[in-house]
Amino acid sequence: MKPETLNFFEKVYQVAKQIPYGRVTSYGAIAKYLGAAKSARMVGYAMNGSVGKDVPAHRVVNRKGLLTGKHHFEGTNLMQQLLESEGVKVKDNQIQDFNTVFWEPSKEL
DNA sequence: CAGCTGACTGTTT
DNA sequence: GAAACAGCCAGCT
Repeated sequence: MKPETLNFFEKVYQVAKQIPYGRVTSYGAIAKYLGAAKSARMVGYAMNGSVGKDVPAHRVVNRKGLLTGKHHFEGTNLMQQLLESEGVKVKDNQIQDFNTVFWEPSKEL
């Protein structure tokens, strides 16, 4: 029995919504929290439906702190603008002080 | 019904 | 030390 698979997207949305202000997390962190550390790609894929779910996808980046998913946003630098607006320093699609702003659900929750 | 794609990560060369 | 390859799971065509 793997209920995670049923609400995989739902869980991703729930965790993403719980990301505190001025913090960011990685797909792997969320995937790991869901029990599917190998399914980090699924987390990003789930973000495809993040629009309309109140999910701050701009706070979710890859393990290197790169805004890999910015291509899925409306504009090209919209994601970076949003993060900077929250106090997260971003430089050329890469988050500065990533280790400081990194937010791990398994630890914070 | 079967195969491909994908907002990633970890290991190896 | 940096770059390249393979693995993984679930949704979509």
